[in-house]
Amino acid sequence: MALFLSTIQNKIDKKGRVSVPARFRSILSERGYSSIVLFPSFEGEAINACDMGVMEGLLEKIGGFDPFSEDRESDADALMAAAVELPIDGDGRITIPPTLTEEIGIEDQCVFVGRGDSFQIWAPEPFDTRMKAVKERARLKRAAGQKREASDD
Amino acid sequence: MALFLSTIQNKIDKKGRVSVPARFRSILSERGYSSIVLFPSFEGEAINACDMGVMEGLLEKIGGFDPFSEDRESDADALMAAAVELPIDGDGRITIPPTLTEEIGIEDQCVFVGRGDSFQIWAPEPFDTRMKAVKERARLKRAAGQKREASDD
DNA sequence: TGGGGTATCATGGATTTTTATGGGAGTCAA
DNA sequence: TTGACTCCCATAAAAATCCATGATACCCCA
Repeated sequence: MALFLSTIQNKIDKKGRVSVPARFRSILSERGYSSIVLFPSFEGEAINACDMGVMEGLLEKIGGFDPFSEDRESDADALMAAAVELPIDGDGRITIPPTLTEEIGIEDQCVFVGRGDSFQIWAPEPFDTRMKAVKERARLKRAAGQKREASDD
Repeated sequence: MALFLSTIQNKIDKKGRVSVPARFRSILSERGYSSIVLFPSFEGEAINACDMGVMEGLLEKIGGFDPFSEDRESDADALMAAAVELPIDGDGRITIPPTLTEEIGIEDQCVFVGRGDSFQIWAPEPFDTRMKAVKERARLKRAAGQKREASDD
C-alpha cells in the first residue's frame, strides 16, 4: 500500500481552507476515501490525520457500545469526541476547525508531514524546531558513536 | 460504516427543540433511521443516544447472555423502561423529554458527543469538566513515563 | 537539447446550498 | 380554552460548490 511520505507546507486562506497535498489525496482516494479524520496528538503539538478506516479499526478494538460495561476506555471515547471527519472539497482542500488549529498554534500556514500509514499537520515553527532537535540528536549520537567522517553538516 | 465523531453544541429553544447535528442526521439516515433512541447513562452524567438497530442488538445481547440471571434481566428492563424513541422532525430537530434533561442538568444548551457507534448528549459544563479531567489524566500518564500499567491514579 | 504546449496544482474569489434557529398557524386532547 | 405538539415558513450564518488564475512540472516533437 502507498505510504504518506515527505513534508509539504501549504497556505491557509482567509476562509480557513488548505490544500491537502495532491500526493496525499491520491493515496486517500486509492484507499477509497474522500475525507480525512483529524484529532489532536497526545503530545499536543500536532494534529494527527488518518482515514475513517483507521478509526473504525480503533473502535473495533475497544469494543462496541455496551451501556452496562464500564470497561470501555474513556481515552478512546475522548478520542472519538475530539476527532472530526473533514470532507475534501472539489479542489482538494479541507477546512480545519478552529478548535484544532488554535490548540496547535496554526495560523496561516501549515505543514503536512508524512508518517507512513498516516500523517500529521503542524504549525511551521514548532515543526522546524522539532526537526532541528531530531537532527541534532542524531548528529550527537553519530559523533559519540563511531568515527563516521562522511560529514554532511 | 460512518462513525459518530466530534463534539457539537446546539441551542435548545423555548419549545424544547434542539437540532441534531447535520452530520449525525446523515449517518442515521444512511443507516435507514429517522428517529433516535435516548436513555440515561448509568453514570448519570449524560444521555446515551443511538439508533433503533443498535438498541435491538443491545437488548438481544443482554437478554441472550443469561436468561436465568435476574440482575441482567432487571437491567435490561430498566433500560427499556427508561428509553424513549424520538422522531426527528422535518427541520432535523428533536424534543428531549424533561425526565431526561432534568436528570442530566440540561437547560438551554446541550452538547452532542460522538462515540463511534453511538453518541451522547451532555450539559455543557459537566462535559467540559469531564474533558478537562480526561486530558489532565492523559497528561499525567505521559509525564509519568511510558510504563503502561493498569494504574491511573 | 531546447522550446513550446499541456496538464496539474495551489490559491483566490464568487455563488449557491445547507444548517441552525426563531416564530406562527393549525390540531388534538384534557 | 389552554397547553402541548406538529407542520410550515423565514432568516442569518456557515458550509459546500463552482469558476478563475498564476505557477510549476511534464511531455512531446522538431
